[in-house]
Amino acid sequence: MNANECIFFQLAKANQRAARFWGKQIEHLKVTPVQGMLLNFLYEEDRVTSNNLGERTQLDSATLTGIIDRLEAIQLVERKPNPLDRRAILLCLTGKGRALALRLRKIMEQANRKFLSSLNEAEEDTFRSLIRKVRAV
Amino acid sequence: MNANECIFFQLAKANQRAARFWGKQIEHLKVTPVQGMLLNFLYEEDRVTSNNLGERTQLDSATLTGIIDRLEAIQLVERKPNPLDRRAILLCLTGKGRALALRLRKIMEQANRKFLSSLNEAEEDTFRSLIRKVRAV
DNA sequence: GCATATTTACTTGTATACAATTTAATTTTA
DNA sequence: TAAAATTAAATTGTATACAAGTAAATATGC
Repeated sequence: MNANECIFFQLAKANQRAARFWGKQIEHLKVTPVQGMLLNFLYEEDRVTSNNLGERTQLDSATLTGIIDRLEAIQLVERKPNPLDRRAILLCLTGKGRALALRLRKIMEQANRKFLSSLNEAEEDTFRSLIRKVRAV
Repeated sequence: MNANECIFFQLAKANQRAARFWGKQIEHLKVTPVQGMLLNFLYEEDRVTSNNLGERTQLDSATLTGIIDRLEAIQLVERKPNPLDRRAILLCLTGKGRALALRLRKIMEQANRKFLSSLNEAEEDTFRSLIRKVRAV
């Protein structure tokens, strides 16, 4: 088996292309691909703990801390204290963050279509279904 | 569209699982997933320039420099001068590096099967073919 | 031949990823 | 209720990734 055919290599490179593509679609909004994705998750539900967001995005706490730091620095996200548990924090979108997240959601939908434009509808369904299957432990 | 259904997110997480899986299969050999993949490429052809290896592995020169530095530090790879062009280097597996690469190739084959064991043969073919399609610009 | 352009690898700075540890706060248990 | 265990988030150190820029060597055009 050639390294080139290795599924780990293929998935790494498919993801490389996907991340670059998504990044290009949103670079004018001055956020990175991961930041853009995370803002989308926060748009669906914010005022959540770092743990909660980490589970939903499957980012570990070290990675998440850094991403939130940077989003906080550009005033898209705020860390607020949780009055019920002083260990925990509440991650909140700022007004600016929420407005940006809304734009990101619209771009995301188009970007998904464009990125998969070489697949027909049936192929896209199959692809998504196979990815789900492979992702499930 | 939920962030969860976004193809960029799905591919990032599929790759995350793949890299972790591959990493577990080779961690006893004390190389990282990327290092293990790169050694496989060098096994197929070494005495090549950084450019050549970068094209084959689709790693940019900054990333590659770091990876080679670390593989050189543990004596799996050597940088040799190219007598025909003093700008260029020749990346070579050491004896130890070649022996390790051979073990990696065997593990790679099993690991591919295990990782895709939830797919039947037809599904695997389809999956590989769709990834190729999506990777092709 | 020599000035200019190009090429090769490397460097720098920033952003994910992740294992392992740390700190502070809360919960459990004896 | 005080000690021990657990939990939440952050920190540290290492390893990819990538854009932008640098230095040295080679190639090109005149």
